[in-house]
Amino acid sequence: MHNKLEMAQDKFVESIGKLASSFGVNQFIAQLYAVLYLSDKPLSLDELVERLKASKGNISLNIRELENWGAVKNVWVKGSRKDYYEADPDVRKVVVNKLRSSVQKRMGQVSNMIEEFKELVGSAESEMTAEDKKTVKSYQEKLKKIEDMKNLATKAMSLAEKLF
Amino acid sequence: MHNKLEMAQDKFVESIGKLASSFGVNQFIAQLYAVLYLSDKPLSLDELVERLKASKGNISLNIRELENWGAVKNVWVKGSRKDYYEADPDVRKVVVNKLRSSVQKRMGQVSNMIEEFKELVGSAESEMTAEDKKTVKSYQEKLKKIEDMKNLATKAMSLAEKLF
DNA sequence: ATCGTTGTTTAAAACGTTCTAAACGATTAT
DNA sequence: ATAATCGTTTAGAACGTTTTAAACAACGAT
Repeated sequence: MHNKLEMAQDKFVESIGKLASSFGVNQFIAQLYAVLYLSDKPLSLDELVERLKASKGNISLNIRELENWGAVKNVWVKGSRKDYYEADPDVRKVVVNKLRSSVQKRMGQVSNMIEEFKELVGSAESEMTAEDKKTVKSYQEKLKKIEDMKNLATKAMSLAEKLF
Repeated sequence: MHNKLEMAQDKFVESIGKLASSFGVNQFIAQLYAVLYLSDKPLSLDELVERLKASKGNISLNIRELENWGAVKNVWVKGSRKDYYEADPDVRKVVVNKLRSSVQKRMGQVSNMIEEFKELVGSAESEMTAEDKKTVKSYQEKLKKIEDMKNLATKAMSLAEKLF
């Protein structure tokens, strides 16, 4: 391959990695996807080892993660008994899917936290001083705001899905 | 303070930390904000050391980061020469601000990458084989998609700001 | 002037995460 | 059957990030 093309590709892969990383997504996984995305043909594990200069184990592990995300699939190449991998060409879909599942998961955790919080302060109400009760009131108001935000985030997410 | 209230508070703080962390935001900074957010009065560095069981230096460093984000401000407490800190009570604003600046920064980096990419493949065009030229064409199409996504993300961000 | 209080800086330690190398198991070719 | 080819697993190494402890600087009180 032409040298400058390879440089351009590397820039792309590097940049996608950094972008993902800054949003809490594993840098290497993103790079792996980027390489497959740019490639005009499916790549084998060996080829990925070569292009990314990473260990077989590392690639194997993270390719499976990408498969779980639905971002990459295993394709059959006639005449070879190697596994070949192909990126889903619809980047938007991949990103939105990941974003949605991530947001859903986190919002679920926020819900749990809110429940636990309510239980804890509720169960203690009887043994409280007046001062404590004031604190509880203030906590509840603040928690309500968080809950509102959670609902808004969920709504925004489904809006985004239609928009994208 | 009542024991169960403290437990509830800790649950909250822990949860906010995890939430932030999973979106690439420093866990401790988020926890720091959470403690200040729940508090009905400004807290001093010493009090934060006590509540979070962390070192003075750590708190000092990360409080300044929160100040930079505009999420926390230094307030004067009559009769004390300590610094006291107060969380901006508008969580939405804080979150959206952070999100916006983060997205802006990253989208800027994507723009830079796209420019570099274009330059590299452009400058090499003359010395290319037919095969290379085909590759370039495919790269350019894929890059175009990324660019579209970048623009959409930027637009979505400003939409979100109005929505929130 | 000296001491005590307060916040900041920094070098090194601690920590969690990611990566690798090597062993392994499974499968196919000879 | 044996050897070669592949992908997976895993224990430990490597790495970057975060945290700490201690020294420090700034400031006010005595």
